[in-house]
Parts: sequence; structure tokens; C-alpha cells
Amino acid sequence: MLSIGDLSRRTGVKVPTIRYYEQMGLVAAPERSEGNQRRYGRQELERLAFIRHARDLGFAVEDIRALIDLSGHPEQPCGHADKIAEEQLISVREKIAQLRRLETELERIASCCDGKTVGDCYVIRALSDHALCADEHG
Amino acid sequence: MLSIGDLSRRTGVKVPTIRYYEQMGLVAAPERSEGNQRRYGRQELERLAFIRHARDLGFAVEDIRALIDLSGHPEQPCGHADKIAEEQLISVREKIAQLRRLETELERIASCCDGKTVGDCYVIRALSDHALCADEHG
DNA sequence: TCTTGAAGCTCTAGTGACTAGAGCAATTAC
DNA sequence: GTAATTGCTCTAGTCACTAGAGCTTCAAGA
Repeated sequence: MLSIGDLSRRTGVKVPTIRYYEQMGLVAAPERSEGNQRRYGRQELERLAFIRHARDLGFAVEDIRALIDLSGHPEQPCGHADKIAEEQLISVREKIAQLRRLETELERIASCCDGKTVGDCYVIRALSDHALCADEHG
Repeated sequence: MLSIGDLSRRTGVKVPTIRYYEQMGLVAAPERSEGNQRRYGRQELERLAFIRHARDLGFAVEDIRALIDLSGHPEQPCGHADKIAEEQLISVREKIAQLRRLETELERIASCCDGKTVGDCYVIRALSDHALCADEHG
């Protein structure tokens, strides 16, 4: 049996986060030692690794909850799981597109500044005046 | 003089957000009407537009506070403003790189799933087993 | 001038996904 | 046996807002 610290080290999920997931119902409350400390087995390790992996991929906790529910019903059609992953992909692509626009704008702002004082700093001027932006953003 | 609603429409910053910025000290408390309603002038309009623009570019509120402080001292060297913008650019690029890795992984996960039930759904399996990932992520 | 409906006011609490800290109890290594 | 580490619960804080209750003020039309 693993202590919460062991589980943390094995999954890379921090100890308070594991307790938080338990509180949120993402992981079941585990057995306890005589002294009331959490003791985990292989199943909990696997579930937490699943959660960690999904969080790394940017899935929201609610999505993860749905995916866990689905994984408990292996006979059901998997269209729902596909849909969640698909939507996550779309959302990631949107974020990338948005960040690329910001990158372009920030590059332009930072590279144009050749002023010596704040008074003629392009960074400050660009922020004050949206019209200086080449691009639409935000 | 503009009401808070006018200011909101002109800057695209929502009314409660304007009040929140005032509370946070990002914008100064404006004049009030006889009936205690906020009344804004051109200066406040410009400052809020500045804040809006910087938030759109992903600057944290603390960064914006620093940029505003700087813009009140036009005689100072602008190296600090440049540095804030530079750091923001670096952070945006890191986020893009991370999201690209996620995109690749999600594409692979979503496209590989040709199972009909959750039991052999690649989405679920990939999340359960990090070893199925081609790439390191997170 | 009166009325009505939109807009404004303050205050508290909620969001998501944790993170930090206090003050204690249990476990583990030597 | 003892000291260091780890664990426990509980509350509160983070960031940048957002929502709602319950009230007041304002602007436009009759």
C-alpha cells in the first residue's frame, strides 16, 4: 500500500492536489491506516495517472469526470469520449491561434522601441493607442 | 462626462470589471454625480483603453500596474517597460510551444480511435497509458 | 410633473484548479 | 527512544473576474 506521498511521487501529482481531487470526487476516498492516514493501491495509482495525463493535455476537471464515468462502462459506444477529445483539440487550436496573434503584436511592439525614455517608448505608446496595431487582436 | 455604462461601451470593458479595476487601484476613483454615480472624462477613457489593450495582449494586472506607473514618468528610461514586454513575449512563446505539443498529441489520440465501444476506445486507452504517447508532454 | 424601466449603487459570494499555512498526530529511520 | 519527516483537518488565499440580492438614481416619454 502506498502513502499519499508515495502516490504523489509516482504520479507527479502534488499531495494537496490529491486530497483536493478526493474532495471533488475525482478519486474515491481510499482506505485508511490505523492512524487515519490514506493508503492507496494499484487502482488508485492508475486512476490518478489517468487524471494527471488528462490534465496535462488540458482537459478540464469536468471533462475528466465524464471520461472516468465512461471508462467505467466499457460496453458503451465511445462517441462521447471522442467528442470530448475533439472539442479539446478545437479549443487548443483556438488558443494557439490567439497566442500567435499576440506573439506577432508583441514582437512588433518590442522591436520597434528604440526610444530612450518612457516618453517616447513604443511599448507604452502602442499600448495607449490601439491604432498602432497592425492587426486585430483580442 | 460618461457614465460607467458609456465607458464600458466605448472600451469594451464590462461594467463590473471597471468597478473591479477601481477597487484594485488600476484606475482612480472618478468623480461622482449628485446621486453618487461614477462620471468619467477623457483621461479615464484613455487609461481604461490602455488597460484593455494590455489585457488583450495577455499582460498580468501587476504588469499593467507597472506600465501605468512608468507612463506617469515619461522622463525615465524605458528599459523597464521593454523588459516587461519582452518577458510577456517569452511567456507567450512558451505557451504556444506547450500548446503545440498538446495539439500533436490530441490529434494522434483522436485520429487513432476507430473502436466502437469505450472498451477499445483509443482516447480512453491513451489517457490511461502515457506509454502510448509518442511525445513527451507536460 | 409623473411614471416607468433601464442603469447604477454596494456588498457578499462564487468560479476553476489549485496553493499556503496553522496546529496538531502518526510514521519511520536511526 | 527520539527526532525528522510525513500526514491529518481546516481555513483562507490566488487570479481576474462574474453573479446575484436588494436597493437608488437617472432619462425619456405621457
